[in-house]
Amino acid sequence: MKLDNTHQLIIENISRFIDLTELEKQKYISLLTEIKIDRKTFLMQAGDITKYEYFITKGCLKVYTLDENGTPHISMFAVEDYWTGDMASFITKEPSRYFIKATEDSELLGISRANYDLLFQQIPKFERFYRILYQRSLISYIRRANHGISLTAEERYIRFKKKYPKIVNRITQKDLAAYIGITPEFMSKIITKVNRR
Amino acid sequence: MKLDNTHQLIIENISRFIDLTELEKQKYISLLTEIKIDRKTFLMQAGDITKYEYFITKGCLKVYTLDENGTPHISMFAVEDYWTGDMASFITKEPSRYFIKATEDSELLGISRANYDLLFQQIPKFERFYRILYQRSLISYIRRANHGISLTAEERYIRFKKKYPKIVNRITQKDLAAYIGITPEFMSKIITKVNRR
DNA sequence: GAAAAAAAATGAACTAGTTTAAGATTTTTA
DNA sequence: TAAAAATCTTAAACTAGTTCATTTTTTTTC
Repeated sequence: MKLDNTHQLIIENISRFIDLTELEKQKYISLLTEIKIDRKTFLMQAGDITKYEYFITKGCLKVYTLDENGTPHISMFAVEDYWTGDMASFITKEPSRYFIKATEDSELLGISRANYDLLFQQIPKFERFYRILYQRSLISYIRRANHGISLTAEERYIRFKKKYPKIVNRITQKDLAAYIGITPEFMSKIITKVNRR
Repeated sequence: MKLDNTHQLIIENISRFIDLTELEKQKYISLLTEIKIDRKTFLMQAGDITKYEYFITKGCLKVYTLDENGTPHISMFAVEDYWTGDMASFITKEPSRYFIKATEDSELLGISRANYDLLFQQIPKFERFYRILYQRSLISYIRRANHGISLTAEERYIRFKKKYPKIVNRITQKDLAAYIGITPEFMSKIITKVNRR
């Protein structure tokens, strides 16, 4: 049986780390939920108990918290071929502190908590997939945590641009500022300064 | 067969997430290397290719990088019952950018890369253990990354003290500053200010 | 247990990043 | 396609955190 493009992408993503039989692929796909979401609408909001972990097949979303002043702090931008969600809430089933909002019309595949647990029972190989996926995410978050406390805002901007050249062009400067951890005004100054060179 | 205290601790740590038979415990323990290290000595240095992932059974270590000015930035403090190492170098087999130094005489159990790979072949259940371990680490690093860019140094200090009350008393103010991401001078000011209240 | 070394405290001058405010430009919506 | 809304730019005054220099206190070493 031939896979459609949407499922093709997620299967390729998984096949980078583990090998699946045709049967396992079908079984896995049957556990997924297809989700379409318009630009500027929420996939989830703070206070929700996270129902899904998501894989993005099309579009772009931002994952963020609001602090006590109402200032947003963006944790990640998720585009095609990325996984996202709020793992803490997904695992503990406690209310999330995160918002996830589409910055473009987007299409996602979601796996519910019940199906996630089922997946490990039915295809234990997925423990390995997630072990490797989380391991790699961990490496990049450890780096991000270190950069946040050791680099200047300008250095963080330059690295972001180098690491995610395609994402820079898809997001507003304001959102970039909320990711870098500075005000939009200072972001504007940095960009002017860096591009002047 | 009765386990000694050292192995007892690591088996209890693992048993929080997966169940092991006596045979599996013995098998696992046979893959570990016991390491003792004196205060102020290095477990590894930048440029090394990381040989092991470590579990601490006694003592305290700091994991840090040095920036181009020679300023240290501490990524984590590892004490009893913690796992540490440089995952990026361990996985990619590329030279590490981290130093790991004991701040107290310490005892560790190390698993080599070869044995780590062997472990998954011989006891596939360990994929699940590491999946859960990494998942939990990921949750706390995502939080740390967000705090680094959204909280003031004083707020980060207060949270560290609340989250790790035992560790605060085992480390120098200078090392705490390198973890929080500020100068020792400013750390001193914050502590004076917070304790005055 | 004295001397040396490291850590901590304090203060003054500085800089990276914030705040507030107002105008210019771009994007969205009807 | 015009009006409204959002984003971006610029600038002046401000604050969190740095730097550098000196002294005091604590820890380490012999």
